[in-house]
Amino acid sequence: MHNEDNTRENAAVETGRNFIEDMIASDVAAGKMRVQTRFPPEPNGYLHIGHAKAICINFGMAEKFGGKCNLRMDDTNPAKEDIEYVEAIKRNVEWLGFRWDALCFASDYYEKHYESACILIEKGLAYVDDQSGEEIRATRGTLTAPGTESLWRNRSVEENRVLFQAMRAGEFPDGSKVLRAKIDMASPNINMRDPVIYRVLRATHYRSGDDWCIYPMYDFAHPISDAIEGITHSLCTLEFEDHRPLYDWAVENVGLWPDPPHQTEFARLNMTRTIMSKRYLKMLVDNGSVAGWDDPRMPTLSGIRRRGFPPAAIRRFCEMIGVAKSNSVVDAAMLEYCVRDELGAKAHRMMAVVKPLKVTIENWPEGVYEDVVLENMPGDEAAGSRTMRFGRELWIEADDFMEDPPKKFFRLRPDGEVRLKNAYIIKCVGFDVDESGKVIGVRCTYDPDSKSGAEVRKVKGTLHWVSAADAVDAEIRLYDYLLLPDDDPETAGKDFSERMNPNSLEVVHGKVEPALAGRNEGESFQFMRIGYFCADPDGTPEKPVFNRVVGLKDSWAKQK
RNA sequence: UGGGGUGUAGCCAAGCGGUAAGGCACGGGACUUUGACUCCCGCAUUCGUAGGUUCAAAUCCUGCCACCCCAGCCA
Repeated sequence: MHNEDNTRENAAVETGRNFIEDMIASDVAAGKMRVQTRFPPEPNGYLHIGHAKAICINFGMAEKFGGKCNLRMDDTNPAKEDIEYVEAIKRNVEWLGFRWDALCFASDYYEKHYESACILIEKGLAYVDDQSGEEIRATRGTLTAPGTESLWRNRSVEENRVLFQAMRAGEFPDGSKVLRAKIDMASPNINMRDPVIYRVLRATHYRSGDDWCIYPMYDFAHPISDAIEGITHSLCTLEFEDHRPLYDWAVENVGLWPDPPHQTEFARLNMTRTIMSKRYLKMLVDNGSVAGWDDPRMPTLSGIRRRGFPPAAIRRFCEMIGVAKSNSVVDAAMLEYCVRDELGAKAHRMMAVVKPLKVTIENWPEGVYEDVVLENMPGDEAAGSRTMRFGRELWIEADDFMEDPPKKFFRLRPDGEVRLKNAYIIKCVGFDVDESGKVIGVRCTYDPDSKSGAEVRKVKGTLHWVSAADAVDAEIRLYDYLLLPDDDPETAGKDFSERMNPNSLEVVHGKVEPALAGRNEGESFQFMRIGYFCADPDGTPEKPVFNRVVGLKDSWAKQK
């Protein structure tokens, strides 16, 4: 019996792996003494949930193998980068719960990049090209036709040395010269057709200022930076697969590192109804479609955090989706599951009414109140409790009353009974409508013997409620996805800009129990049966604001 | 039409020659003072496709098909 259980458990542990973990494990088994990874974003925008996958993989692998992981800013393009993004990235990584061993900047390696390029020149493996950008493009060839060699390809080492120094010294205008790796203009891999590795660019870098007027390209800076940091496993996304031969070429030919890094690629994260492109996200911010990078609708880590997704849920999600090489689109329901699961165990249960409907208890005297105890976590006394006054006038959810309900409606109906959570069973004895026929109030009586905890008859439905005397007005923001459903025949396959969901935000004015007033930003609660909500920093103690994190499963809603 | 990748259920994803893990979603049931949670049960005779090798193929071989990435002085 015990043996069997153990065997099954061990088997489960064995299968919890992915190909990258297997690879590192076998590297370690083969004698590699060190595991060093890095997460290398360019600080040109905010990180999103897709980056969380890369963060979890890079930091996670280091953690699993007792190795180290650096946070490196891949800042080799001064035109796009900013310190604002650096700070946001640091906050996001910390928020996810990871600690970097070193905070690095590609810009700190500029001198070493330069020296590495000089080595290539001395070896006759790099040359200064005088062609214009257009000429370079035109002579690169096409997918099917080889490129043609530049007239400047066979300059002498001396000439290249002098010219490259002059480039650095600022003797040439932007775009007039580049340094190219001398590889093979006929290579079937376009990345190997003498790629540009340095360009002249006069832009003030957010860190190095105007120290440099030449900047290394990603294809050169990245492998060299990895090698400088002693990275053992350079884990990146699939689109860099074609660049790997160049990566290896650079490290090998500069030749300074006996134990060079190796690149391994995995599929980037895509998710249904979600935009996963810095370019589009930046567009949404710039054109005012959202309030900013941290708008709770945004899939950015800052947005997700503000929405109320707990970092542990993101980490769990990244575990759950696995690591592989096939392009895939993960169902956002999986993320929501992780969020619900995490919050279900941690978020206090609170009463709030999103769309209020007045209930009057006709056999309860006016001006009389009774304290009702509400547990923070039913079944867990240690989590504490608070009270709210039960009185003659209460608010319930407008959707919880139906004048003429279908068969399986368990909530309030004319002549029907329900329990008010933690309070009494009430019976509907009438309701009032306005001129348009809309229900504006429900009249009930309560059963004095049915106080919560009492052994009386069971009723099918239990409603959440807020007493009119204690209710605090709150602004409640109900968020939906930024994009229309993927299977919408109207917009399927279209560009993001044509798939924007016009109803991604609904603001309603609800009533919440007093314990919810003045809550701290970031705290999440379960509003009974409605969903999880997070206190937003926009709120005040008098008028709190809550963002819906995710809804609860609702089998009744599904029936309808 | 060049090169590099990938195809296992509605969606992720294990599997690496011995007879299709797991999760999400979905359906059914139990429980319930949240129609939540939890707990049971069900959910691929078949692995893009057509052949071949083998006692045995998702796994090996061959052909074909589909999808993704690459022609920035972006990363």
